[in-house]
Amino acid sequence: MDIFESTKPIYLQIMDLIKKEIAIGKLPPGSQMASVRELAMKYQVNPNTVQRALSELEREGLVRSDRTIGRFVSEQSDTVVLLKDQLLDEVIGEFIKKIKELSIEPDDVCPLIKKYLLREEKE
Amino acid sequence: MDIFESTKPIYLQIMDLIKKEIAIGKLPPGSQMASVRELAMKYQVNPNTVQRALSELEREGLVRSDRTIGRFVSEQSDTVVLLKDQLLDEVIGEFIKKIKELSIEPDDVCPLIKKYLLREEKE
DNA sequence: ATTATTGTATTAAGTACTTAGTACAGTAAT
DNA sequence: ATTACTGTACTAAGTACTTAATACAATAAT
Repeated sequence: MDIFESTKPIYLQIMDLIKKEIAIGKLPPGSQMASVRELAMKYQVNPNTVQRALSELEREGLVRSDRTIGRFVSEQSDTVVLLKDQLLDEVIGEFIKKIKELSIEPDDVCPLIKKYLLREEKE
Repeated sequence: MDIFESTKPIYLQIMDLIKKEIAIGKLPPGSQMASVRELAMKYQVNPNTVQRALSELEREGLVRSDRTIGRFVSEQSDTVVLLKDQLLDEVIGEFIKKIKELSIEPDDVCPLIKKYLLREEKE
C-alpha cells in the first residue's frame, strides 16, 4: 500500500498515518479498527511493527483494545477531540521554524505559498 | 551545541544544518569550513558521523576537499546558487502535502498561518 | 626536523529498528 | 467441540546508524 520513508522508523510513520485518519474522521471515535494482521498486510510490514505502532497509540490514549475482540478508536477522550488542532499546530509550527532557518521572515511566507500553489496548478 | 532528533540519522541532520548555512550565505562559496574534528566537537558527535555527512555533501557537489589542507564550500556550482530556492521549495512542498493530509484546503492555509503568528507574538 | 593539523580509512562494539517464526489465551461463529 | 479470529509475547537474525580507537600520508608552522 504505502511506501515508507527510510529515514524515519516505520512504526512512527504508521502512527502518523493512523493519527491523521482519526483526526479527519475517517476513523471515528468508538469505531473498530482493522486487526494487527490486516494492517500489516495493508502496509506491507511485519505484524510486530504494526503492534508497536498501536501500542504507542494506546499509550497516548488514542486507541484501546479488548484483548480478544479487537481494537477501537478511543470513544470520548479529549485527546481525540483536540487531535486535529494539535496536528495542525504541529505542522504549522514546524513549517515556520524551517522558514526562519532559511532566514525568511514568516510574514513574507504567504505570497511564497500562493506562488507555489499557482505553479502547482499549471502542472 | 545542537541537540539532534532521535528519529532521523544524525548525519542527515548535520547535512541539513550545513546546507542551510550555505543557503543563507553564512558559509559563502569558496570559504573554508571547520575541520571534521572541530565540527565533531561543535555538534558533540563522533568524527565519523561528521565525515559521513560531509562525504554526502561532497557527492552532491556542495563542498570539496583538498585532502591535506581542509574542506571548502563549492565555488560556483549551480547547485550552490540554486540551493536556497530548492530548500524553500522543499519546505513549502512538504508543508502543503501535510496540510492536504489533514483534509485542509491549501487555499485556506494563509489565514491559519497568520493566526499562528499572532498567537506566537503574544508569548 | 619536529609538531600539529588536514582528510580519510579501518575494525570492533553497541544500539535501535525490522523481520521471521512461533506460541498462547480468549472470543465468536459453525 | 471445532475452527477462525482477536491481541499479545517471545526469540533469533539481519540491517543501519553511531561510537570508539587507531592509523596513515600530506601540508603548514615552528
